[in-house]
Amino acid sequence: MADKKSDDPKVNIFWKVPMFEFLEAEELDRLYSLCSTEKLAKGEYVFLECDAPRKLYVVERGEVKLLKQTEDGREMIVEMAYPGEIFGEEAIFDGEPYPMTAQALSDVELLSITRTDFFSFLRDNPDLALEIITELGARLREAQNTIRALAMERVEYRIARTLLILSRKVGVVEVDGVINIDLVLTRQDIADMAATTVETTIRVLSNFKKLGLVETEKGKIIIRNKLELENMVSEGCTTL
Amino acid sequence: MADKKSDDPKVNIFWKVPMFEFLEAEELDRLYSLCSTEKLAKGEYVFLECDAPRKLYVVERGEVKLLKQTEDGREMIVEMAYPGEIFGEEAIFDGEPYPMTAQALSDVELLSITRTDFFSFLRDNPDLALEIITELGARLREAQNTIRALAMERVEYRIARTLLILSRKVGVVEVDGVINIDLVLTRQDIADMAATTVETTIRVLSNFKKLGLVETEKGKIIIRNKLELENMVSEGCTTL
DNA sequence: CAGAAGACCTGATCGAGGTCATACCGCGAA
DNA sequence: TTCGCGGTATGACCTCGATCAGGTCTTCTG
Repeated sequence: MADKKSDDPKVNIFWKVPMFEFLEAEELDRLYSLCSTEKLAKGEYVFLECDAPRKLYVVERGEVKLLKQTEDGREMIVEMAYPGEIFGEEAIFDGEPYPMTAQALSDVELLSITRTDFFSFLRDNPDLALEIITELGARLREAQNTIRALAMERVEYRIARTLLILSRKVGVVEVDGVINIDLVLTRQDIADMAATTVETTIRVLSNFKKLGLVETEKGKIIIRNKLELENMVSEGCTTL
Repeated sequence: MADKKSDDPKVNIFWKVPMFEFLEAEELDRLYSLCSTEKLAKGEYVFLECDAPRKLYVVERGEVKLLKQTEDGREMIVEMAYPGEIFGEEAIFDGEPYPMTAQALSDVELLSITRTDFFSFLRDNPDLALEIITELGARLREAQNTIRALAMERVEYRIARTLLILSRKVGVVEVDGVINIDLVLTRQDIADMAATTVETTIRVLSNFKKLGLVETEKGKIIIRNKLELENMVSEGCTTL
């Protein structure tokens, strides 16, 4: 694959996007030329729910949380986006307003591409379209798993599931098999992901700690016993 | 559009599939030639959760419910598919096992196409791929709305939302503005869609009846005051 | 027609988890 | 060094909706 490497080092972020993996260097270059770079500080908003669809984003550095809110201020994190992941695609693909708010969880660098540019690129790269269909199928599947979890599983299960999703996405496996979630998350963030409250999250997490399933250290969470957590969730046939 | 009409009357079902709307007659014919027809009686299963992905389905007649189950037998209807709608696409598009079970809610006729046939057709019709991306974006959006509803809204809201989704999908508007949900659904079905129990559904529905929002007649539900129901749900910016 | 099975309905009870109040700790700013 | 603030922690209480335990009404079948 080294032969595909672009001259421009900034294009390299695209390598981490599974969706773009198979594109040739010249295609990546062209795609990159259509993009602009955006830097946001922690807490800033990329877009708000109901905004008109403008751009598709790729996370280059940092983390972005995608959330929905109620009038009374409660929020729920629908998804998290990490380097190499895209977000804002629902709005770009179907042309309706963004279905949720995107907020920088840390200082972030983003690549963005407009709807029209992306679609014209897509027309020239039909294989990319198939790739996107696969990706969207996978996201739909995960969303449906979330629906099932919310509808039928108890909080501990949902929190266990949240931890496992985090470990899969940003987990660093240490020598002794434990998984380090390399990200400073508050209990509130985890609560918002698992659709519960801080208090409950704290209680469940300290319970998990007592059972030796997890550990916390300086705000970071360490998963000690992934297998046991997985037993709790057992998402139908999928491995999660 | 009449010029596109195929000689084969059976192809006509494809007209009702938004995704296929813009295909030319010869393309529709070719697509139809790749399909086989399946008839199932009420209650039969099209596929089960965890089955290997075989086919993509289009509903020709009848209704299909897509559900997820727990070990203890409770089920949750993730989606309903009506004539002109496709289902089973997550598995076909990403190649993983079906994420849920599909069961005929009435006697049904289905058109089915294998994964390989569909993908080869897709390669020859790149515009269809864009269409599918749009559709998947919309589904993802709806799934996320469901997630929000489950995470943050009370049962009445979820039931109201369920009624509105049904009215949008299978509702027949009568002269006096009331909407007839032209489908025999049990309270259990509605409960499974709103992720609650029969008892609660019954209580909420009789409450809605008292408030003059809905009416029931021979198992069918009539929506008397759509506006008031919509006020309850107010799904962010979307019209639902 | 009797009887059974399934859908619909209602009241009583219970429990998971949300809410509220309070307290502690670490840290940066004044 | 003290103040304030944000995150963490824990106990007391309460509410929503699930669960259980009865009904009735309708439809289907022998």
